[in-house]
Amino acid sequence: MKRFILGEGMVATIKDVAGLAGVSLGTVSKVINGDQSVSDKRSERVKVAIATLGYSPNSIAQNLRTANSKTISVLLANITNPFQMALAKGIEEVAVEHNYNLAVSSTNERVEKELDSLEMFERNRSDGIIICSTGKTKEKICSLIEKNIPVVMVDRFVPGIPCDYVGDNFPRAIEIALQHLQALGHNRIGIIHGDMNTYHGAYRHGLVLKKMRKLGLPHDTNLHKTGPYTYEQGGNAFRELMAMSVPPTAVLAVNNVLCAGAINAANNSEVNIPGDVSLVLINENNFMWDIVSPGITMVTQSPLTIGRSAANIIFERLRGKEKMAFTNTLFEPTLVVRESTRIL
Amino acid sequence: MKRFILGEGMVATIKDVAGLAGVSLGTVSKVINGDQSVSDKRSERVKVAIATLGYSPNSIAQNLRTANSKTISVLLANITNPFQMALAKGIEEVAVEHNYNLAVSSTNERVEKELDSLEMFERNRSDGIIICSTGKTKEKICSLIEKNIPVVMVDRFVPGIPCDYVGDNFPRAIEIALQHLQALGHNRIGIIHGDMNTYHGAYRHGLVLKKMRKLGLPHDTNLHKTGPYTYEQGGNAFRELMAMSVPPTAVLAVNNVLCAGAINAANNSEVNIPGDVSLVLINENNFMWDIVSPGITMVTQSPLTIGRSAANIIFERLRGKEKMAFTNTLFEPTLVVRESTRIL
DNA sequence: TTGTACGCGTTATCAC
DNA sequence: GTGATAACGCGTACAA
Repeated sequence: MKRFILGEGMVATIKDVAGLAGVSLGTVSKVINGDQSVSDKRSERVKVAIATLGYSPNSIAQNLRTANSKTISVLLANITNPFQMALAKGIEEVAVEHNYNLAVSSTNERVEKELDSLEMFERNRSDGIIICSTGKTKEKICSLIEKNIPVVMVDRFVPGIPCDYVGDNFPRAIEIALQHLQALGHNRIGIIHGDMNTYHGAYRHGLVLKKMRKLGLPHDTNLHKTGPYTYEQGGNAFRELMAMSVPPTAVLAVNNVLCAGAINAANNSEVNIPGDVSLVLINENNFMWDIVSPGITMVTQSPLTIGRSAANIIFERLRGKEKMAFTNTLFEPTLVVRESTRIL
Repeated sequence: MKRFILGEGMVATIKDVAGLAGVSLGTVSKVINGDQSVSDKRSERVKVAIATLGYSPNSIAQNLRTANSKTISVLLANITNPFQMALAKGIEEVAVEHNYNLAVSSTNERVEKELDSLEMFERNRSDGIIICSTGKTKEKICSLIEKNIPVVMVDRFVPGIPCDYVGDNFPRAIEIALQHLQALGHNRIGIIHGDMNTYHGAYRHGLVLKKMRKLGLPHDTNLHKTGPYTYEQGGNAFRELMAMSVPPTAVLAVNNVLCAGAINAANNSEVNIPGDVSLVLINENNFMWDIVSPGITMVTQSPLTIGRSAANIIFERLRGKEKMAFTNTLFEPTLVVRESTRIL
């Protein structure tokens, strides 16, 4: 059925422009894709037809034909967290450079949600996948990798997955934080950990214990508070710590939201930071931390850079089919001293 | 070419599972889509084949066939802004409910970028598009609408576009903020506006002027500072205001980033909030504002709710083909008084 | 209940 | 330089 006039709500196809321009289908395809082997005259006719029809190439058909989706998908823990947003931002920047689409999902730390999203990404034939994982979908991730989908894990390291990883040097960040406190004379350090139900929560928990041992810091189980990555939990943990018969003289928070909760708890109590207790945070140093009071000493992370780096790796793998060895990129943390930590 | 064994890196198609299961292509398709008219025996065989092959339906092909993409696309101004991310979060929540994908792009207030993204969305055959626009791509947006793509504009109102809109009652928010200050005795109110190069920046600027007139507040052009939506600009504007021979006694910031810049400028100067000047912010009241000091009085916005609502509208339009009238959903702002405003 | 065949909108390989 | 034509992977009438 030839149609030179489009019906209501009909969307033009390549056939329509071919018909209108009076050329063949292949010719239209060529001018769309900038193939030089089309005479100027015909090329012009095609362009006019495209314009008058308001034709827009159907990526879906293109993708089916060319067997790629021109989209890279990213699975975050929680879009709403500034750290995670920065990750997404970095990824988006380079995706755009390559004229790629960006698909975003978030897990909210739920394994089923993560599985669903990963399966969605697979069905969509995402050209690349960037994952900030709960750490409990190893099988699924490995199966994606086996299908030759470039996967880059970010922020949270999960062992046993054969793929690229980009993140902060978190062990080093912990060390810097603890050393800073130790140098100020603090020995009794409370830790506001993350969620032990996530792999990386447990992993970082172990990391802290290790570093504390290494630095010769005394160990007291009660000084380690764990729980979900929520504002409320941050407050609860802080209150519990300060309610101890012998409270810590310093506290380390491993995450922005937890730390915010702790600060709020302090502000709403008699506890003064840093008068009664010092506080250190490991997180991205974005401008919001300039205006919280007291100014929080932090060991900085680099989510924006991580995002960019991860995306770049995806595109490298997409370009060069040659199997390069899996990379492990770690960005070095920096200590930013503000008012929340002081000498004991 | 029949192949019952997949080559390295090959990905199974519906044909492969049909071959392995010894059934026809159509049968496989049916079990995938949950069609009941398949005998249990064959259905089982197919499922086994799917499992052993690790088959995953190709959404691209499905989408081509069914003429929908199962993705809704969202165009934000800046992924990094918490307000905007809350929008995305709300949208994502309902997209997930419907088993839809979410594609995200950001303009960074650049018109060309917005056009590119919108064209990408069109080529992708996005089932629905949610836009927080610079306001300068009206033609493009209208052309999308003419092609029967459900479009919802969020946050920033742009007149003359026949589509649904969801946002805050910003005029009312301005009024609440100004009335609050006026009630405290403030007449000389400085305004830190947004970017006059964006449509909504100019729009809101006009809105403020109108409300000030309505409330009988004196008009002084020098009290209105405009510029890009950046932290630096917020600081600059604040400093300029406070450097006036007769500085304002109160300041209204129309955006979180600008406000943060202003607070930082104050903290780094002799100017005390609220001692020397009161400060009000119009924005989402997320937890970070609990811990900035001084506590900032704000008129709240509801980006999360806006996002959810916008997405729901998209799906309504997707379901019911019947042309319902375009909706205009406004969420009412609330005044949250903190320490940054005080009686003159 | 099951299988066949066609078409979705493209790209790519051919002959011409 | 140009135009048929066969795929790409799938859904779905239709026939069997």
